[in-house]
Amino acid sequence: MGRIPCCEKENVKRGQWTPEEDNKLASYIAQHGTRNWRLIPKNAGLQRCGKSCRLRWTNYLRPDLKHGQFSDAEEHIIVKFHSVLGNRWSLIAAQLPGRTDNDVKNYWNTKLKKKLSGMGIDPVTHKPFSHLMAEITTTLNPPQVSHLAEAALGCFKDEMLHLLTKKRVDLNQINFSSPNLNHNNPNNFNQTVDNAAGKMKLDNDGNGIMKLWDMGNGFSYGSPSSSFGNDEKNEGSASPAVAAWRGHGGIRTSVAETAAAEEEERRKLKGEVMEQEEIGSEGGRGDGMMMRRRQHDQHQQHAFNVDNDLWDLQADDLINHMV
DNA sequence: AACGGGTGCAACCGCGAATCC
DNA sequence: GGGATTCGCGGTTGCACCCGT
Repeated sequence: MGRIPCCEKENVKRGQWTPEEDNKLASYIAQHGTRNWRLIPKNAGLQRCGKSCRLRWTNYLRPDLKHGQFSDAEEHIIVKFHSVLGNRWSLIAAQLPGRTDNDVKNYWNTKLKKKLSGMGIDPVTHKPFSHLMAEITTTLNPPQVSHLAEAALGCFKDEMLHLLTKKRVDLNQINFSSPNLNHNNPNNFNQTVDNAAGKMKLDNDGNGIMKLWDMGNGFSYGSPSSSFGNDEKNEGSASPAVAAWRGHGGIRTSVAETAAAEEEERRKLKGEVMEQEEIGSEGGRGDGMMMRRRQHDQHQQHAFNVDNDLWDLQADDLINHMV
């Protein structure tokens, strides 16, 4: 026996909502609240299923929602939290007042993923592609290494060329301050990738692992001139978290901190979020789920946050303590 | 002007888990 | 205790719009 559908498919309208439907739903919820989503469409005179109503309300009609462009600071928060939490969109959205998980997810999938790729950062692991290449060389044996690394680097190079030719990446916004890694000139970029490939080969010979962030090139997501860290134009509309973030100096402009300090910070951030989950679930229906989530995450967390601490958001910045 | 491909967003789907009865 | 119901989440899809040719 299959799962019971959330509603009868017949006599249920689907697709775009009309302004009339929006009005009906909004006015009904304003009067009666959101107690039983299954009954809401019936009582509100809507030919929609309850689930559709709930989505419409939570993702679009809720009065506290913010519509429009994400600010640079919001971008920063999304990337930072994604590096720690992965695709936990609801948790990430909880840190951004007025944004829904759907908003954040869409923004990530359509903009931020490409932006990170364009900066040479793997959006899944939040590590520079070069670092991933280095990991390949240390975990595989020749001749697998050279073939795989070349193939992967080729993909990266192709992607970059594609991005550059499509002009989807503004290289002027990316600050690679090392004279050896000047990407501000697109003509240099192939050379840079080739240089990286050359370094990979050196690494393969046992001369140490290249990391973009400890080559002394000042690489970081958040350098002042990068598109992520520069939020001056959003000064007026900063959320409390953003204000707090600004208050303690914002994003790191170099990567001078030791690996141990970074690890400690990352643990703090992750721990704080987990703590919020526990607080939020106290006495509620979500505690068992969160426990399981955590167990699941403990198995998966290394996929997101080993050596990826390029952002600097303090635990105090967490603004939603009831996730 | 017409067409085709790319992009972004709203909405849908399926699942797991909590709660209800 | 267990089946039915409800809710919330993350992944995916559909479609309107934009832009280049």
